Amino acid sequence: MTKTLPTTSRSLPIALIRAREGVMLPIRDMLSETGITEQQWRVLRVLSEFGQMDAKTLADRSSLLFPSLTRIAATLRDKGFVTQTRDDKDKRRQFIKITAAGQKIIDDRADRAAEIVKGFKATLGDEKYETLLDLLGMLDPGAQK
Amino acid sequence: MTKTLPTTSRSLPIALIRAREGVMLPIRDMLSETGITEQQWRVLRVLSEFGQMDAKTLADRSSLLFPSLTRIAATLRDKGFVTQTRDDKDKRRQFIKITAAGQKIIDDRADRAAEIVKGFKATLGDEKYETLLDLLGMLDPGAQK
DNA sequence: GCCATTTCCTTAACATGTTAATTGTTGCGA
DNA sequence: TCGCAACAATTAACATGTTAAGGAAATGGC
Repeated sequence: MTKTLPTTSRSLPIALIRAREGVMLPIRDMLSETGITEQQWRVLRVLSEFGQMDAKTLADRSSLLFPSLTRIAATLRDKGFVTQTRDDKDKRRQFIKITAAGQKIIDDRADRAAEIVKGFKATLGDEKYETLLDLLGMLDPGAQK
Repeated sequence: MTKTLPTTSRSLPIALIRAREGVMLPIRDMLSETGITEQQWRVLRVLSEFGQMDAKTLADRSSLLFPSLTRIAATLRDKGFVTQTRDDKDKRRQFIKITAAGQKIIDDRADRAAEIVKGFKATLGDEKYETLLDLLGMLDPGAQK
């Protein structure tokens, strides 16, 4: 017998896109005044949380493909939010570090960002919110299930 | 007191990205041989499910922004997978319809696509799979919560 | 009928996603 | 040490995401 595709309304890829759309709306709204994008924000967040690291690690932790990171790092460098330095031991490698100006971008908006997160927790309820994160984690190819 | 941002590993936007990455991996793999992209596949899926419709409705149902749809429709038309016709009653409007060649793209891969879906249900378990879709639906800005 | 507004669609400009090719370095085994 | 595979990063090419502006057609109030 022939297998049937799920209706698009119950399609996992589409549901993921739409949910992401909903989640990003207030975040993009918050970022609009800064002139930085959602991905640039993510890179700064990771650098702020973990400190200086090489580009490959940064790409992984930011969930960005390497070519994207190359461009984003260049943009952030031009804006003065990160610095790039070559590793003397291994000249292929590059270290990226957040600057004070970059850190300020994060700090000035940490409260508002936390409020946005709080809003989503309120929408779903704390328990469902955690359940959702767990279920999403199971689909993450990087997190050995 | 100062609010704290969640660690990036428990960030909802990042979790959504990574989950989507995991879900799309086998799908992109399936589509690689067709020369059509994931979004083009989505448009064909919607047209196949609902039949001919105007561009605005198609964009909504495909979860695509209008400018993206304009380009994608042009690409699919050039490939012979859809036809575009103006509405005589309202010359602003445009109807888009899947062709036999376009339908064949879907039909030839429906089984494999269904297998992929089955794989994710198996990963999560049927119950958690449905729970996930419900939770994602709650974040969908288009679905009045 | 006239005009401002709205609606549907297109185009533009820039950033990112995605895959592949390329460059410069390192490390390793013959 | 030579040669080559592996690695880090960049660049290129094309498609999409996102916002804004623009054009053409319909609509509604007057």
